[in-house]
Amino acid sequence: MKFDLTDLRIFLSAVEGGSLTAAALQNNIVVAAVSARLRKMEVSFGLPLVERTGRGIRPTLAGDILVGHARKVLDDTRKLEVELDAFSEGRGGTIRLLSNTNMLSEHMPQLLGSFLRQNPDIFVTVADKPSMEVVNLLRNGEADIGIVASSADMTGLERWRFVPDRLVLIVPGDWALEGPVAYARILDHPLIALNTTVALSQFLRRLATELGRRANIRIRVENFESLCRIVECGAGLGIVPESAARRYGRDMGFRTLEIADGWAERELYVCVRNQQQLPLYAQKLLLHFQTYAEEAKNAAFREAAIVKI
Amino acid sequence: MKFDLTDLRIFLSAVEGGSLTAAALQNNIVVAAVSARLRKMEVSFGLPLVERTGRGIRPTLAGDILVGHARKVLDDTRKLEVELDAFSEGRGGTIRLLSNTNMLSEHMPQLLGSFLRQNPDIFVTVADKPSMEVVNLLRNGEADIGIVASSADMTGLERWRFVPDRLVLIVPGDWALEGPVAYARILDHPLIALNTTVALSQFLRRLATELGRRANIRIRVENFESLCRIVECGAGLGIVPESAARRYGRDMGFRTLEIADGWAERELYVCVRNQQQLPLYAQKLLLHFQTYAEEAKNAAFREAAIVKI
DNA sequence: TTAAGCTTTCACAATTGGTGAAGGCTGTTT
DNA sequence: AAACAGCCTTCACCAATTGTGAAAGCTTAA
Repeated sequence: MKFDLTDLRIFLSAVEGGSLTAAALQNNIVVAAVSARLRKMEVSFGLPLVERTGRGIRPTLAGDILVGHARKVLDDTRKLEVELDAFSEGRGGTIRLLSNTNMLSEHMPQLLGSFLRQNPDIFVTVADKPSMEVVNLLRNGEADIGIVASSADMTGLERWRFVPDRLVLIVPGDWALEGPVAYARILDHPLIALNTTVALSQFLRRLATELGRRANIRIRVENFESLCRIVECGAGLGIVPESAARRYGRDMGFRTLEIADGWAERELYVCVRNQQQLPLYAQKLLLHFQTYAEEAKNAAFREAAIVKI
Repeated sequence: MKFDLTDLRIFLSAVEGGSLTAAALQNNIVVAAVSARLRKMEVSFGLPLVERTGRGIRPTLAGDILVGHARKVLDDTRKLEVELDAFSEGRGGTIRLLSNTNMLSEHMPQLLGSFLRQNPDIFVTVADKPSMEVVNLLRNGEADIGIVASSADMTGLERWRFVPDRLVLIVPGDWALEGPVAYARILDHPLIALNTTVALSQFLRRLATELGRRANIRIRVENFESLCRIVECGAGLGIVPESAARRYGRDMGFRTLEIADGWAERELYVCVRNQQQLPLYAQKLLLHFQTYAEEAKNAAFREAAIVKI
C-alpha cells in the first residue's frame, strides 16, 4: 500500500498549516512521526511532495495535485462516517432510502443534492438492494423510502410512478447488429456486465437461467461509464439504462439498440409503507421526489419540442 | 480512527465475494485477520455490517450503505495513484494542468470529464496554485496549460479568454446591505472565507493589507458550498464567484450583491508557453477549452433569450 | 553572531496487525 | 441419522509498523 488515510490527513494538515510542526500539533503526534510519514509517501510515489524551506514547507507541484485528491478522499470518508453514525443512532431526521440499482446514480446526485441543501439538518442514508429486498425491508419498517422497478411485487405498499427506466443494448460501432434484439439473441454474444452485487446483474442472470442459458460475461466492471467504455473498444455488448446510454453515447463510439423483450420497458416507482405514518421530514423528501418526477417529464417534453424545431 | 483503507478494501471483497474466505484469498491474508478487521469496524460503528449465515455472509442494511461509500473512497484513491504515477513518470500523454483557484470546480468536472471520455489514453493532472505561481510554472515548462485570473502578469505567454469570473458578495437574507459594496465597507463585517491555501483567500488578504486593514475571518471552510451555507445561517458575509452564488443561491436563503471595486470584474484566461511546442494531446485539450468557452458564451446568450420570453 | 523556529535522524518502546491451529456452527450428502 | 464439507471465531504468539524523545543541523531575522 502506498498510503493511508492517516498519511493523507497529516499531509493535508502540514500543507495547510505550512509546517510539519503544525501538523504534529494538530494530530497529537510528535514531529518526527510526521516527518517519517511524509518521507514514506515521498519514496513510495517517487516524488518530492513538499519543498523544505527552512522556515516551514510548501507543496511542490506534485504535492498540490495530491492536495486536491486528499481533500476529496477525506471528505468522502467524513461523509461515510456521518451517514453510518446517523444510521446507527436512528437519529431523528435520518431518512433511510433504498434504491434498486446503482443506476440511480443517474438521478440521485442532483436530486438528493438539492434536497440536502434545502434541508441541512436532515440526513439521508442510501443503499443499493435488489427490488425484491427493498420491498421486504420497507414492509418491515427497516427503511423509509424505496425506489424499485415495476417488476417487483409491491402489494401492501403505497407507490407512485417515478421515472421511466428502459433498458437498451449498446454495441460497438462496427458491430453488425440491427433493430430490436431479443435477449436470446443477445446471449449469443460476449457481454460486459456490472458487479454481481448490483441488482441489475442478478436480474439478467436469472433471466438467462430461465431461458436455460448462461451469459458469456467477458468482464465485470464497477459502473456504467466503465462498461460503456469497454463496449466502445469492441470487447462485447452491454445492457444499460437508456439514460446512461444517452449520457455517454454522445462522446463514445457505440450504437444503441432497442431490446425486444417486454422487461426492457421498465418503470421505476417510489414506494413507502404508509405515507401518513412516515416522519414529516421523510414526507418532505417524498414530495421532493414527486416534483422531481414531474419536472423530468416536462423536461423530456421540452427536449422533444426543441428537437422538432 | 474508525477505519482504514485496508478495512474498506477487505470489507468490499468480502461482500462481493460473499464470504470472508474469499476476501482472505483475494487480499493474501488469513481468514482470521479478515474476521478481526471486520469485527473491529463493527464495534467502532456500533453496528453489524454483515449477517453471518453459516454459509458465508451477506451485507446488512448498514453494510450496504457502507458498500456505496467504500466504492467511492477506493475509487478516488485509485485515481489519486493513477494521477500521481502519471505525473511522476512524466508519461507521454500526461497533461499538467494548473488552475488558479478551486473555483474551477465549477467548470472542470464537465469539461475534463467529457474530454477524458473522448480520449481515454490521455491523463490529466490538476493542481490549484495562485495565478502568480501558475504563470511562473508555465514559463519554466513545469506545467503545460494554466488557467489564471486576468490580474496576473502574463507577458511572454500565449493566452486566450476563457470565461468571465466576476466576484460577488453574498449576505444573509436578513442583513441590511444594499447595492454595490466597496471592499473597504465589506471589511467592516465578519467574513466567512476559504482555506488560506486557496489562491482567492490569499488574494483577498493581500488586498486588505494594501488598504491597511485586516479581514475579520469568522471561519475558514473547505469549499464554496460550505461557505454559502454558513453565510445563509447569518454568520457573516462571503465573497464568491458569481457562478457559485448562482448555483447555491437557488436553494439557499442569501442575497447576492455586486462588489464595487474593479478587481471584482475578473476574467479567466487559458494560458500556455507556446502552443506550437505543446505536445499534440495537450493542444487537443487546449482546443477543447476553446470550444467550451464558445459554448458557454452561447449558452449565456440563450439563457438571456429565454428570460426575455 | 546569536537566537528562534524548522526538519531530520536514531535507538528504543509500544501498539497494531497477521499467523496458524483448534473449535463450533450450518447445511448437505450418504 | 451420521459423517462431511465449508465457513466463521477465538486465542496465544510473533512480526512489522508506528510513535517517542533527545540531539543535531539548517535557514532566516534581528
